[in-house]
Amino acid sequence: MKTTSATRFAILGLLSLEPMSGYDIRRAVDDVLRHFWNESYGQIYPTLAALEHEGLIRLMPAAARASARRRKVYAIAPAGRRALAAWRRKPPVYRPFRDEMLLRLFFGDAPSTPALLGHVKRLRAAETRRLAEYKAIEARIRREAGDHASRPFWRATLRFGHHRSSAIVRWCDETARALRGSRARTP
Amino acid sequence: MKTTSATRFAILGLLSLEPMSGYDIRRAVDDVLRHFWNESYGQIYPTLAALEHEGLIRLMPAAARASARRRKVYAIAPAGRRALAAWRRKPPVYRPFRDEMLLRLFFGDAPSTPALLGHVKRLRAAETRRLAEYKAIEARIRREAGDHASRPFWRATLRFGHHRSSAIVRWCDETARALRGSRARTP
DNA sequence: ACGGGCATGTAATATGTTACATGATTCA
DNA sequence: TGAATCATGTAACATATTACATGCCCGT
Repeated sequence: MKTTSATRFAILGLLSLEPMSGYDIRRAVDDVLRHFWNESYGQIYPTLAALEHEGLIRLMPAAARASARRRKVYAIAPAGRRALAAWRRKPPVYRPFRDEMLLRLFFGDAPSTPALLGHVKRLRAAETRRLAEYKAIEARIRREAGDHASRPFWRATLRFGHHRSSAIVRWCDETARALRGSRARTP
Repeated sequence: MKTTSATRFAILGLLSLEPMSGYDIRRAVDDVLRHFWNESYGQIYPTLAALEHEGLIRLMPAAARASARRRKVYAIAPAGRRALAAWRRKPPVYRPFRDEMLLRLFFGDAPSTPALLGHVKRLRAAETRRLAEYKAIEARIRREAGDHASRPFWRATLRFGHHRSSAIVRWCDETARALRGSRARTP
C-alpha cells in the first residue's frame, strides 16, 4: 500500500480525543467533522484493523469497556500519537477539486438558464442552512469546550465554513442577477 | 455500470464547443476547466470509446482532420447534445467534500501551532495566486469571447472562484491572527 | 540525428461507497 | 414481542490516478 489517504489520521485524531469503537467513530465523523470530512464503514473497519496491526492503536480489554456488549473499543497508542503529530505538521497534498454545479454552469446556454438558476437557488438554500448550523455549533463549542485546549482550532475550522458559505451565498445572489439579466438581453 | 460520474459530460461539454482529440480534451481541461474540474488520460480515453460506442460522439473521418497525423478527432453527435442538455438541467448530486488542511487544524495543539500556521500561510499564497489567475482569465474572456453566447456562464464560474478565493484569503488572515494570539496566551 | 512535444492506450493500484449479512440489546 | 438502534464486518462495484508502453512528427 502506498497510503497517502488521510483516513487513518482522521481516525487516529478522533481516538486521540477519547477511546471509541468503529461505530462511535462513524458517529463522531458525522457529528463533528461533517463540514469538512466524511468516512464510511467500508473504510473505518478495515483501517481500524490495519492500525491495530501496526501498533498505532490498541483494543481495550473487554473488562474495561463501558457495557457488556460486544463493542470493540480502541484507544490510541503512543506510536499513534507520534504518527498523528508527524502527519499534522506535513503540508497537506493538494487535491484538485471538482464541482459539478460549476461544470453545468460553464456549459450553460440560453434554454437551460432557468434550470441553472434553479441549481443556484438550491445551492444558496444549502449554504444558508450551513450558516445556521455553524452558528449552532459555535454556541455548542462555547458551552461545552469553554476552556478546552482544542477550542481555538475547532473554532478556526468553523470560521472556515462560515467564510466559505457566506462567500457562496454572495456569489449565488450575484450570479442569479447576472443570469436573469443576460436572459433578458438574449431572449 | 451505474455511471453517476460527470466525466462523460465534461468531455461531451468540451466537444460541444468544437471537435477534439483525447489529447486536446486533456489540454482543454487543464487550460479552461482547471479551477473546478480535472480529468486524467486514464479516464478520457476509455470514456471516449464508450461515448462513441453509445453513439453520443462520432469519430471524424481522417480526411477531414487538420493534419495527416494519426490523431483521432471526435465530434459531438445530436444524441450527445441531447444527453448534455438533459444532464445540465439535472440538479447536481451533493458530493461531501474533504479538506485535509482543516482536518489537521481540527486536531491541532499548541506544539503543532507553528506548523499549522505554515499550512495557513501556504494556503493564503496559493489562493492569492489563483486570484491573479482569475484576473488574467477575465481579461482573456473579454478579449476572446466578447460576444460569445457562453460568456455570461464562463464569467459566472470565474466569479465563483473569485468569491471563494477571496473568502479563503480573509479566513487565512483571521486564523493566523487567532492562532498566534492563542499561542501567546497558552505558552 | 535526436530531443521534445504530440498522441493513444492499458495495467496496476488506490481509494472509496453501497449494499448486504448478521446478530445483540434496549425499550415501549 | 417487535421495532429501533447498536454494532461489526465484507463483497461488489465505481471511480480515479499513476506509471508505463509505444511510437510519430517537427524543428534545429
